[in-house]
Amino acid sequence: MGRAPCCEKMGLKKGPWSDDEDQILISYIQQHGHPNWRALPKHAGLLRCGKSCRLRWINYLRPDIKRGNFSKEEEDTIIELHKKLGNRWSVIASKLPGRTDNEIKNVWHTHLKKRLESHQTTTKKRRTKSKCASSKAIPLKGQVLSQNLIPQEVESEELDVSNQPSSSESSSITETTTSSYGITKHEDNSNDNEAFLDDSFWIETLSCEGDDIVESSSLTNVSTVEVVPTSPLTMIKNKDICNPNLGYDMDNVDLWYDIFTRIENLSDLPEF
DNA sequence: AATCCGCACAACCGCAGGAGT
DNA sequence: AACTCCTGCGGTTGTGCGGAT
Repeated sequence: MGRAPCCEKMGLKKGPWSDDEDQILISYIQQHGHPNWRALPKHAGLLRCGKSCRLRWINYLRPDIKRGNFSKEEEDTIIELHKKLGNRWSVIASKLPGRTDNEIKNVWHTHLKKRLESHQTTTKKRRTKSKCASSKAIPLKGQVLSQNLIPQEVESEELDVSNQPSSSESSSITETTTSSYGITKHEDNSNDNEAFLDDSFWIETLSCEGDDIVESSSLTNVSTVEVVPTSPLTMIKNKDICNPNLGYDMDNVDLWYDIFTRIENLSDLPEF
């Protein structure tokens, strides 16, 4: 399919954004939203391509972006989710309100991956060191090692997609973040189904693994993660999502969820 | 004090897929 | 059905900064 040319036109600026550009972008989006990223820079008077504007907004300028270091809980959550989902950063990001896929990806590559790798090597050393103790040293499926580190060897096999429906709160979390990219735009959450899936097998897998404090705390982190309202936008969103009067028929949701998951299980097993 | 090196993070690039015509 | 447009995603790169030498 024809791909839209991006940044090919001469005169489009690349590289780091200046404060002025940020301000222009912010004020434009606050006034007009971003119905069309491609046309946005032109209308806003920015010498950037739409893609660049979108990235800048989503990864940096959004009002509900949570800046700063990742907490221990967030890191654990990322590790756990990565173990189950692989490099699906956007899905992982949807579980961490205020965090972007780019940010999570960076954190993974700079911190967490190394943490896991270093742990793996130490584990392997231990395993080869004592043959007698090896059967005990090798972590069982789902068993959690010290220092909150999870062996990557069990990553793909453990992915259990034959899950049961999850609670409705999971989807709320997802929507909270995925739909938060726009100010005026209220997009349908096209990931709803996926979000259900992800949450459900997240919850189920963890509940199976839950004989460890760290694991269960990770579970708690995810399922009870609260969106800190950092902006009016976030507050509005939370209000919408959490409002019990919104009229969601949860039985119906579960029904449809069940149907979708069954279909998914039949035809679309994830590949890792 | 100067230089080097590694790390962290922002930004870019190319691809896939959905929506519209 | 075929095509274009647009968005979103994941991988990769570039750059600035801080610590080590």
